[in-house]
Amino acid sequence: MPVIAHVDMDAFYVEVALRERPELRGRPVWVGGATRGVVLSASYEARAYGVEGGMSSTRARRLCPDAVAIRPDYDAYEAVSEGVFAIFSSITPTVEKVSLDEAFLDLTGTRRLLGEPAEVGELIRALVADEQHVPCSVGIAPTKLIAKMASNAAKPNGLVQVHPGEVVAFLHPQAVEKIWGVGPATAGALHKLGLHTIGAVAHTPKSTLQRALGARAGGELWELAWGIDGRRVTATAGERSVGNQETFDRDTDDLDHIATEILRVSARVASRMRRARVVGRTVTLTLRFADFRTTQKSLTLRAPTDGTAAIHAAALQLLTAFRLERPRIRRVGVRVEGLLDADLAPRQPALDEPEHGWPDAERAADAVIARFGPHAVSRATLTRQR
DNA sequence: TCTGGGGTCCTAGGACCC
DNA sequence: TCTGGGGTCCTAGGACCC
Repeated sequence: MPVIAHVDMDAFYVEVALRERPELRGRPVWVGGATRGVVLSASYEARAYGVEGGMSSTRARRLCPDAVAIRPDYDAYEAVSEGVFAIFSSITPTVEKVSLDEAFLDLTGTRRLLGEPAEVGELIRALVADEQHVPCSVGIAPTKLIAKMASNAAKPNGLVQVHPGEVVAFLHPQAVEKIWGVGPATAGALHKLGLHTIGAVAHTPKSTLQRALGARAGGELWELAWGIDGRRVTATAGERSVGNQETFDRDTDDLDHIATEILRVSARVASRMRRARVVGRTVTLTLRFADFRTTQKSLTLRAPTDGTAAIHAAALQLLTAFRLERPRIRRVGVRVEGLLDADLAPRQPALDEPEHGWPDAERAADAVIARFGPHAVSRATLTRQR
C-alpha cells in the first residue's frame, strides 16, 4: 500500500507578504489585482468576513473595507517556492509539483530512514516553517485524492493522516464538490440526479453515472467515490506549454492597440521560453470578448521557435483569421505548445535569414534584462504606448 | 465598478498515411 | 464501380485546478 503525502501552503501569497510586513499579522489581509482584479489569496482573518480567493477585488473591498490589499509579487512567491521544494526533495526524490505552493510526495520508501509517515509529515512542516517562515498543512493517505482531501481537512497549519481502513468513512460524508476534478459542470449534473454527497455517488450504479457524465468520467468518479485511485506520484517533468495573457484596463475595439498588446504578450512568452531553454511549434491566440465569451485559434509552425518575431507573426496571422469586425476585446493571450528542449530541437534557418537577425538581438536583450531588470530593454512599439 | 493569469487534460472531427 | 481499419497530426472547444 503506497503512502502519499500532499503538502499545501496555507494562504501562501498572504504569508509570503507577511514575512516582509509582520505588523499586518492578525489583521484581515488579501493579495490581488488592482484594476479589474480578483482576490488571489486571503488571510484567515479576511476569510472571516467572507473574502475568498477568486472573488473580484471590488467585492472583497465591499465585504471588508478595513482589509489591507496587497499587490502580488510573483518573484517573491517563486523564490519561497523554490526553497520549499528544495526541502521536499531532501525528503524523497518523488515530488510531483501541482503548483507553486502545492505538491504530492511519495513517502512509501521513507519509513526506514525517517520514521513513520506522520513523523515525516511533521518534519516537513517544521523544516518549511523554520527555513522559509511560512505555514503549511499536510495530508497523508494511501491515494492521491485522499491525501489531497486530508491536507484540506488539516488546514490551517495542521496534519491529518487517513489510514487505509478509514478511507470510506472519511470520504462518504463529504460533498461531491470536494472531489478533485469535480467542478461546477460535473457537480451540477450530479445534483440533477439528486446526488450531493460522495457516499450517495458511491451507492449509485456505475452505469447511471456513465450515462450522465460519459463512460470514462462516470466510471472514474464511481471509483474515486469508493477511494479507488491508482494514480501514482510521478516526479514532475518539464512544462508542456508557456503562455501569457493580459486583460485591458478597458475593453477595446482598436485593432492597432490589440496588435500591440499581442506583441507585448508574445515578447514575454518568447523571453520565458528562451530562459527555460525550450522551443515550441504550436502557437495559440486566445481572445476574450467583453461579454466573457472566449475563443481561440492555433496554428503549427514548420519548425519550432523561441523567437519573439516568429511567435508574434503567428499570433497576428491568427488575429487576422478571426476576421473581427468592431470586436469588444477584454483580454488577449498567447500560448506556445509542443515544447522541446532547445538544445535537442532541429534548427532550420530560413533561406533568407540574415546572419545577425532578430535571434541575436533577442539574446542580447535577454542578457541586459537578466542584469538590469525587465524594464531595461523594450521594443519601441511597446514603450510608446502605456 | 462583477468575473486574473498560470496551467493540464480530454474529446471529437477531419486530413492524411499505410 | 469498391470502400476497411489503425495510427498520428492538427484544430477547436470545454472542464477543471491553483
